[in-house]
Amino acid sequence: MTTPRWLDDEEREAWLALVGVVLRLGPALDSQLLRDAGLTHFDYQVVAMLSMAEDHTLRMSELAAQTNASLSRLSHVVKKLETRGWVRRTPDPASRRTTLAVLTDDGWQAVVAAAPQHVETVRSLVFEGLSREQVGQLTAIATQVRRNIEESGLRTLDG
Amino acid sequence: MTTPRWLDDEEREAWLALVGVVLRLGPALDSQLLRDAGLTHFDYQVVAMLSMAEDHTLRMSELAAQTNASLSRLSHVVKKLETRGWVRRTPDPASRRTTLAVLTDDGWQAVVAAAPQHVETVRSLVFEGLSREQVGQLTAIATQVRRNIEESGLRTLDG
DNA sequence: GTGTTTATCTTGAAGATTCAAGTGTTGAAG
DNA sequence: CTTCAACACTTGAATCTTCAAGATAAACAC
Repeated sequence: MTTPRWLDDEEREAWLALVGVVLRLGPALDSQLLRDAGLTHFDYQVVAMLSMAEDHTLRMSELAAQTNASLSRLSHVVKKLETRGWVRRTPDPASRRTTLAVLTDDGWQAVVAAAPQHVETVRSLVFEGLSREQVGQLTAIATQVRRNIEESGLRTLDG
Repeated sequence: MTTPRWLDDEEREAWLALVGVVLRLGPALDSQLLRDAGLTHFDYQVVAMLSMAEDHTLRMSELAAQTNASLSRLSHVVKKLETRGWVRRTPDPASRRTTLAVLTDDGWQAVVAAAPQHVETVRSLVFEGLSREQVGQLTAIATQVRRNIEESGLRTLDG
């Protein structure tokens, strides 16, 4: 291993701030959603993505990609949501090796009920105090970091 | 509940990009550290914070704050690291209700061994492709978001 | 065609995190 | 100097996530 270039002061400051956000944002979102709607942020993402999809339906692998999750994680959570009656799985008529996840009416009602408070929470946790310019900067930075992660070859999804 | 202000296109784009980073960065860091050093990113943070502290020692509550963790989470993880011989807990002579966590020599060796690759990983996952200007923007944005989370009153640490 | 690899998904066990409750300790109120 | 509340943890059970393995199904090699 070659000698690493250590982070300089500015990089370290940015890194610590980012880690703080990464470790605190998830729990904060979970906390609000569990309290007000009985679902985790990841549960919410699953049903929200389905609610925006054509026919409220997505292939499992597509849903995993859109929710930034491993197929394994998604499979377990969809099973849970299925027992709750919010999602239903059916074989894909187009291909026998893919499975479709479909949002039920109850699932749709759950998203509709949870969305307003969740959006307010996102607004107050993330966008409060940020200028319009900073919103654009955030998009550019986060998009670049996401690309870096994807190109790194480190596991971020599959298991 | 008042009618929420939905996110506009720019906000939604920033939000999706940020969620992608939040959900993928942790697993990517864990992946590299587990492969190369046998510890999770959170394990690493614990020993790294201790390694930078005076006498390699911190009170549990202080360590929890610095690692963005609940006391409960920290307590479980320190117990694990203790069985591995990297950390040791001792009563605080200054106050009978606080506990000190101390990094052992083995723990120090583990940090020193893991740090170079970890820093390279952080560099390639986060800073690669970001301009100097963007590093400063990231600090400002992440710091503001962290403040928002702390002021929200939603649980992000304790359990 | 047959065998091999790749893709999609599921499962169960192991490990990690949270949640709720419990143990002492300290400080504050009266 | 009691009582009561707040603080600093710890613990065990429930839940969530990952990891490794396995089940089909399609694609590919020959």
